[in-house]
Order: sequence, then C-alpha cells, then structure tokens
Amino acid sequence: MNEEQWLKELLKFNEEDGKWSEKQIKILEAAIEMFAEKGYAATSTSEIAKRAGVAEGTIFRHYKTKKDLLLAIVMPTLFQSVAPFLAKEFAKEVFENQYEHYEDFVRAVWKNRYEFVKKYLPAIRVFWQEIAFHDEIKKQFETIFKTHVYEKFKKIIEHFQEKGEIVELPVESVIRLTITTIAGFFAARFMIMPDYEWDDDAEMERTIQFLMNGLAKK
Amino acid sequence: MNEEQWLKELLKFNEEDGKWSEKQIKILEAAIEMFAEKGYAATSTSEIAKRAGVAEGTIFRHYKTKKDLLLAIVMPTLFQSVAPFLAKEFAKEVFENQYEHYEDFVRAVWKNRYEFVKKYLPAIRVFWQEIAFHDEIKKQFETIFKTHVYEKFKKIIEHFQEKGEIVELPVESVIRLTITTIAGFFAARFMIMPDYEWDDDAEMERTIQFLMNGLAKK
Amino acid sequence: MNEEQWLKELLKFNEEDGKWSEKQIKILEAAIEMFAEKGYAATSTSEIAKRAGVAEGTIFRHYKTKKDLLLAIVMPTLFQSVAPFLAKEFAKEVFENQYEHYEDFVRAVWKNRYEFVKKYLPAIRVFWQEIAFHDEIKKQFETIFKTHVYEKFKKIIEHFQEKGEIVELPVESVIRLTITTIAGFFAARFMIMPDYEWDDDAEMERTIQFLMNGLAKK
Amino acid sequence: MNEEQWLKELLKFNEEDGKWSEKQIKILEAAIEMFAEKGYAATSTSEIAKRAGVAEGTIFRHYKTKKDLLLAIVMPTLFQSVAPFLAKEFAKEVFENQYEHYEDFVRAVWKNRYEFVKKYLPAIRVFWQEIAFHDEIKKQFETIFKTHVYEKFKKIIEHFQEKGEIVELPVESVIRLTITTIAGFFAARFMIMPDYEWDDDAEMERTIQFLMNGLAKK
DNA sequence: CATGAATGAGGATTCATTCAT
DNA sequence: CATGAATGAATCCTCATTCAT
Repeated sequence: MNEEQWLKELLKFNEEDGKWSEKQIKILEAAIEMFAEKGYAATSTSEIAKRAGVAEGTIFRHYKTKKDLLLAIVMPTLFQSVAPFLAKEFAKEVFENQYEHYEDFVRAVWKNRYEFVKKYLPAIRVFWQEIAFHDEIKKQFETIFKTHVYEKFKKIIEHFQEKGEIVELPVESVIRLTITTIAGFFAARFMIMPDYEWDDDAEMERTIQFLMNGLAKK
Repeated sequence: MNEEQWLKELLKFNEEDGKWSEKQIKILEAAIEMFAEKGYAATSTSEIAKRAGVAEGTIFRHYKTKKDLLLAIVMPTLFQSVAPFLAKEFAKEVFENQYEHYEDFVRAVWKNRYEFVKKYLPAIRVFWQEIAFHDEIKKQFETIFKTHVYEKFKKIIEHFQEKGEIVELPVESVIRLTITTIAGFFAARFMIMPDYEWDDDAEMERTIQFLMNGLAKK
Repeated sequence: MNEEQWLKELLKFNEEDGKWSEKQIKILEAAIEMFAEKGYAATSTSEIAKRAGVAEGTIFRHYKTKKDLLLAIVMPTLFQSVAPFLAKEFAKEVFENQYEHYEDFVRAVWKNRYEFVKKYLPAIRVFWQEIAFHDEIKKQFETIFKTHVYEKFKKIIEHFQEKGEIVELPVESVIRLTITTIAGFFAARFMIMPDYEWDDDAEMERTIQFLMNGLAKK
Repeated sequence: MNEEQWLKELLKFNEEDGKWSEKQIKILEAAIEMFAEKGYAATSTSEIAKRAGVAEGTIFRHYKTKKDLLLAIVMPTLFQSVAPFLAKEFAKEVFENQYEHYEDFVRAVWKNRYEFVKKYLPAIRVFWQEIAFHDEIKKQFETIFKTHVYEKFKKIIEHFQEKGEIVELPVESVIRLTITTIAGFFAARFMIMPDYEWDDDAEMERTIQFLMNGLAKK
C-alpha cells in the first residue's frame, strides 16, 4: 500500500472518498510527520507548506485554520483507533462464539491493532501527544470511548465472566487491566523504546500469557 | 506540606538547598502549571511572568532561555521519578530480605511512587508530554534508565526468579510487564481518567494480584 | 534621475535587473537614510518599516535578518565605490594613452568619483560608518582593494613613473598620497563640513595642483 | 606609563586630578575598548560592567546614563586631540620664530600628534566613530575647531604666506590640505590598514616632503 | 559607596492568516 | 484553485536604569 493510500484509508471516517485532492494529501502527510516530530504548537504552517511542496496559502484553502488541520489528522485517527468497536457486528461476533475464549478475542484485537499501529504510527503519536492540550479532542475521545468501546467491552467481559473464564473483578478493572497490558506493550514497543530489538511474536505470546494468567479465575 | 516546600524538595537533586529565591520558585510553579496545561511550546513567557507575578525580564534573569526553564522542571522530575533506584542501598535491601517476596517489593515501590505521583503530578505531566519533543530529555532519560533502573531491576528480578517465585521469562519482559502494569494504573488514574471515582486501595489490590498471578511460576 | 532609479543603479552589481519590487526599494531607501543618520545598531527595524511605509514583517520577507539588510546596502556600495577599477578596460585605457599625463588620469577619476559620491552619499556614509564594526565588510573591502584597486593603480603609477612624470617614491606611498588627497577632499566636503560653502571646481583645481606639485619629479 | 596613567592624563581636561576612583577608571577603560570594537549602540552596559569587573549598578553610580559614559570618553578625547591649539602660547611660539619654517611647524605637530594617536588610539576611534551619530559631539567639535584650531592655524598660515614660504591659496584650502595630508596618513596607518608593515619614519618623511612640495610657492 | 535583583519597554524575528493576482 | 507577498500581533529575549540591601 503506498503512502497516499493509507492516508485515504485513515481518512475514510471523515469524508466520502474521492474528495481528497493530491495537494490535500501532501499537506496532511507533511503535517502528520512534523506534528509527530516537533508537536503541533512548535510546527509552523510555513514549514508544513515547504515540506508538502505547496504554497502557504494553499494550506488555508483546504483547512480554514491550523487547528482544523490538526483535527483533520486527529479525529480520523481517533475513530480508526477504536474502529473494531465501532463496527456494528463486533460484539455480536463474540457472542456468536466467533471467539470461544477471552484469549481468542484478545489475540484478535491484538493482531488487528498491531497492524493498525504499525501503519498509522505517526498519526497515533500526534493523537496522543496533542490530546493533553486540546479539550475538543479529549471530549471527543471520552464520548467515543464511553459510548462505544466501554459499552461493548463490558458486554464481552461479562460474557466471559459468566462463562467462568475470567476472574470476577469489577468490569472496569478487567477492561483497564486488559487495555493497559496491551497498550503498555504498544507504548514500549513503538513509542518509548522503538529502537530496542523486539521479537514481536514472542513478546506478544508472553504478554498474552501474562494477561490470561493475571485474569484467570483461580 | 505547602506548595513551595514540595518544589524545593523536587529540586533537591539539581542544586544545593537555599539557592532558591522566592521569585524563582514562583516562576517555576507558574511554568509547571502552564506547561502541564497548554504544553511548553504553546505557553508564552509573558503568560508565565503574569501568573508568577513577576516581570517578564525576571524570568530570563533566573533562566537564560525558555528551554532552560523547561529543563529546570524536567530534569529534577526525571531524577526524582527514579529516585528509589538511584539510592545506593536500594537493591541491597532486597537481597538482605527486607522484601521477602516479589510482591512485597512491588508493594513498596507502588506506595512510594504513588505518593510521589500524587505530589508532583503536574511536573510529571510536563515531563511525559515534552519528552517526545526534546532529544536532550529523551537521551537523559535513556541513560538514567539503562544505568540505574534497568540494572538494579534486573538483579532483583533474577533474585526472585532464582528463588522460584516468578516465571522464567526474559528479565526484560518481566521488567516491562511489571512497569507497564504499575504505570498503566498511574496513567489511567492520574492522566487519562483523573475524574473517574477511583478506590485507590482496592484498585491497587486488584492490580497487584493481577500482576502476581500474571508473573507466578505455574 | 529619480530616487528609485539611482538605487536600482547602485544595486546593479548585486543581482540582475527587474528583481527589485517596489516595497523592497522602499525598505532599502528607508534603511539607508536611517542607518546613515543614526547608525545601524541604533536603528530599529520598526522605525525602518514605518519610514518605508510597510509592515515590519515585510522587511523580513525580503531580508532574512537586519544584518542582511545592511549588507544589501553596503556590498553594492563597496562594489560601485571602486567600479572604475573593476572595469576590464580601465588600466588599458591608461596605457593606450587615453590619459597622456597622470594629471589627466587623476582628473578623470576625480570627476567620475565626484558624481558617484554626490549621488550615493547616504549609502557611502553607511559603508564607512559600519565598516569599523563588521568584519565581513572589512574583509570584503580588503579583498576588493588588494585584487582590483591596488593592482591596477600600481601599474598606472609605474607607467607614469617610467615616463618620468612623477616622483620615484614607493608605489604604495604614491597610491596612498593620491587617494588620501582626493578622499580627503571628499571627506571634508561631504562628511565633515557639508554645510560650508564650497566652490567645488576651484577646490578641485587647487587640490589637483597640490597633488601634482607634491608628486612632481624634482 | 601604565594603563591607568594615560587615562588619567586623557581625562585631565574634564575634571580635577584625584577625583578618579579605581572603579571609575576600570569602567572607562572597559567602555573605551568595547565602544571602539563594537560601537556605542551595540555595546551593553552589562558587558562593560563584566569587562570592568564591577556590578552593573556601579556604572550608573558614576555616570548617570550610558550616554554620559560616552561623553566622558569622547569629550576629553576631543580636547586632547586639539590640545596643542588650546595652549595659550601655541601660536605665539610660531611667531617668535620657534619654528623657522612651515615645515618645522608641521614636523612638530606631526610628532606631537603621532605620539598622541598611538597612545589614545582606542579613544580616538570611539570619537570618530560616534561623532557621526551624536549631534552634541559634532557641535562641540565644530565650536572647538572654529574658535581654537582654525583661528590659530589661520594666523600661522598667513604668517608663512607673508614670509613667502607657502603658496598663496585661500587659507582654508591650505589648512584643509595640510590636515588632510597628515590625518590621511594617520587614518591609513592606524584605522584602515593597521596591519600593513609601516616604516613610520620613512613614510613621515615622504608625506612631509609631499606636503611641502605641494604647498611650495612656485 | 557597591551591589545585583528586578523591571518593563523595546528589540529582532516568526507566525497564522488574508487576498489580489 | 493555487500562489506567495503582505500583514501586524505575538514571541523570546535584551537592555538601560532603579533601588533595597
């Protein structure tokens, strides 16, 4: 998949296909790279224009303000980040025994999100770096998380708790521990120590074992 | 402990006591608050001056550049963050059976770091928000981590692995899983969902149980 | 010749024609006036902008730094100051008897430079005022002087010394005395006592007589 | 003569002896050096304080403003520059045949001023660099020049013209040519090409010969 | 007298944004 | 649609000067 392709895919959530001019894509690419590297506030629109190979004015033809440009990156990233949970059939799949065990479910999520993070890493960096500074993003994240991720996750957890597969902790704690364990790997792997020589498959195996043991019903 | 007190304590690692003038403290306090809230790049020195109740020029009398002001916050925070591991007697305590089980050790670290995070939260936010944008900070963090935290942690893990208490995974993985689990709680508790109603003791209990089960030798 | 015209002419040495926008010219004019009057260091870019009738930012769109603006004035002035000596045919003209006597040559230079100084006086003031403070300018001046002015001047002097027209002093001394005498007039006339009532033609006559007598072979 | 000594001598014109504290001298020395090197406007009082080894406030205890400090350098330098002409007996000496020929007079002035320039060069640089930017200095210079230098010089010239020793040009022109020739040497020797290897005695000889021939009655 | 912390106006420069071409 | 010159507010930082110690 070439560069432009992945961006278009990332952007699918925002607008209909076909609306993205070449220059617009170039601008987004440049902005993602620079925001990821230096942060939104420390990146100037003129730098973005230079890296994108367009005139400064062109940026503002496509994005009314610099903030709009940030949101055009961050919002699709947020949606794509939780995409599996946004799919209508997602929870259903679980109950219809597509995933016999919680471990199967976790493995499925892991693999799916691993591919996602690898592909969209710079945009994800931007998202997590900027969420602390922009209330709109934080609000949106909370809404999405509560109404989609949490709700569905809860049902899934309860399903496997009823099956007696996982420990009877409060659902919130199970969710948190699951996410923390998976996301902790991703953070270490891609953000904090990306240069360490990771054996991704082995580390996934260890981490999932750890998670399953941790949550196992004694 | 009043506001100035904790800052002086945080700064202990940087310089000798007594060198901190009242204005200098005021400036640091204001800078920490604002950097935590809006980010370093988006905070202007004039805002800091206003909030600190000093003239803008006064900032530059105490900190040669705005970047120096950031480092005066971030470096002590980095050192204090890993303070237990910097203490010479730290690892020794473990081997001399001050901590009979890995769980005792984890609980000790947890409590110690819990107090630390609660007290210095804004400075810690600044640290983690800015580490992504400033190579000096990242470099310093890596050095400290490798030479102090990792080395001592490793010995501790190996000690309990030899005692047959915890699983025979690679030390790196055990360290990562431990840190990820603890830090994951702190991140959720203080950064991502600080407004959720947490029962800190109960959640600590759950998390430590999870960690111990996850790492238990089967 | 109107104001803009002479500036464009002065600038010919720096870049190709046609590249000078109206605002750029306005900025240069304003800068020359103010630098001449108050000196480079004591003139603020906001004053220049005001006098030029442009926004302060516009200055920096055309000249990356204030120093660049100075050099955009000083370098062309340096080149134009020694322009006759830069022309390829210049020395040749002398040997091909365009100037039968040293006095003819001196008169030609005098008239040519008199027109130049009158036209470009403010820029020349800036040049001589700032050369003391900026090493780049001094270096450039020395290079130009040694490789162009001195070399050609030397041949001319030797030519007339061989013809037995002027005294057999070291060439360096003859050059210095000639320049000193001519430049001394210009300095007194235009820099030190511009308000005195000068009879330029008479004073030229006296000065050239003085110079010729001073250098005459006894 | 040590450093402080010459400064005190230079300052003699300004105030009575004994009033100059050590710090005051240090400040003046530092200011002269820095003003000569970077110019008045580009030199900060804090730099001067540092170089002088005193606190910033100390400068303002001795000189009410930075400008006062400049004038404390420039005014004595102006007076000392024309010191011979300020001496009451100066012109008289000429008429009483202390100087038989104009050449004797010129030689005497030359030697006297040569020593002066060598000793006070940095202060003289400051004077000539700043005179262009400060009207008070220019005014003072003009007054001194007209009332002392010019008046006495005029009588001397007329004296030697009457004796038939020098050409019957307008006195102003003779003065200008004399000064220009002497000052031209000093400018070249000390300001423009101080690094060239000068044979000062030989060059003086040549220059005075040139001057005498130039002014000789034909 | 000397100090140096404190000031706040002013410095050069950058920036997001606009708009005529 | 795209451009890039123009803007002027805002940025970080410096400076001459003051004043309590």
